[in-house]
Amino acid sequence: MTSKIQLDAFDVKILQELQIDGGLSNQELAEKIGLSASPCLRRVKILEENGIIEKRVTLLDRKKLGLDITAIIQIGMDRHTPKKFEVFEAQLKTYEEVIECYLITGQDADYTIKVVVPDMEAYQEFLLNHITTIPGVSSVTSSFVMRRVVDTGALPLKYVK
Amino acid sequence: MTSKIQLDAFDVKILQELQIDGGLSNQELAEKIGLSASPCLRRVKILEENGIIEKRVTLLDRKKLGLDITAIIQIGMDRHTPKKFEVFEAQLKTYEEVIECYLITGQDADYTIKVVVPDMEAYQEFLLNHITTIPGVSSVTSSFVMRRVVDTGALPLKYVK
DNA sequence: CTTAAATTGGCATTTATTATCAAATTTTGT
DNA sequence: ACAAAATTTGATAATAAATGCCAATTTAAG
Repeated sequence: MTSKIQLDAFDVKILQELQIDGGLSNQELAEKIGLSASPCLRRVKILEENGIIEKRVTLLDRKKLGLDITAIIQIGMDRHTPKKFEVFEAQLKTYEEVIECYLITGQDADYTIKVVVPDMEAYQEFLLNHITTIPGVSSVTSSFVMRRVVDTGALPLKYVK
Repeated sequence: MTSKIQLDAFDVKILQELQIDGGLSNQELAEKIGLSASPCLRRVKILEENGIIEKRVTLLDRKKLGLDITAIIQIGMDRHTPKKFEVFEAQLKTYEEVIECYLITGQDADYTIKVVVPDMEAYQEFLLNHITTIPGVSSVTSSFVMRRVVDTGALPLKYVK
């Protein structure tokens, strides 16, 4: 990692727009930020090349897909050795139901994971047959999402200078 | 809400691909799923119209933008009245730093929120001047993300039939 | 204030998206 | 199991967008 990438007001505007709506065409984007199509596209390409734009994804409606349960699970490990963590993480990555997994600081838990399943039966199945069977897992505490108040992953670009 | 939307194997393939890479052109997508361009595009349009495809977003690199701190905060409320929750949620939605906020079931916390800021100074500032000043907030517990092991929001489509 | 470097906007070209429709496939009813 | 009806496909053509090029403008440097 070398020098910081310098962004001007146009770049930030581009990121702001694309972060909210990744489906914008280059022409629409250009109009929104106040540039013509060619320099706008050039900038987007550069932002992709230097990795500031990481990837584009499509968000789906969980309810309409019958995925009615979102759970947040706190997981504690019995021994804090690199090997234990490595095994745990490798195993977790193989589960499609796990849409997030963070190693965190803090009191009781070592990991917070977010799991999506269609119903409680599937949840129980997943917990008993997958999570609790990973060696090293010593505590598991489930919470369930009742309402998603905010769920944009949109970063606060006001801090970017 | 009426009948369940019926998806066939092509639809699920489309969702699977777009969920991983929302930047695919229609032609690339068509090739991947094994259809020609026109029916592929028609299917995508239908999936957008009926809301199964919710939106497209662009993910940015936090590190490269200087947003080095991701915090997960558990928040408890003093009174569990609809009004208190309403006020809290309305206030939270105004903070750019809050990229997620869930109302959850469970023991100590009522909300789990995810916050992104550049550094600890900004974090402290945010916590003291924004979170703790919202009326009704009675407990606040912070964890910090040390490693993002998994962070695709990709839903488990294996359950979709 | 002059010169050099970088960035823009318009245009031409290539490529992709989108509408149309006949052919093929699947579904339905008997 | 078969024929008719309804969908869905793939090819083509027309429209629109992305991309490369370059002269003109803007910005930065001396």
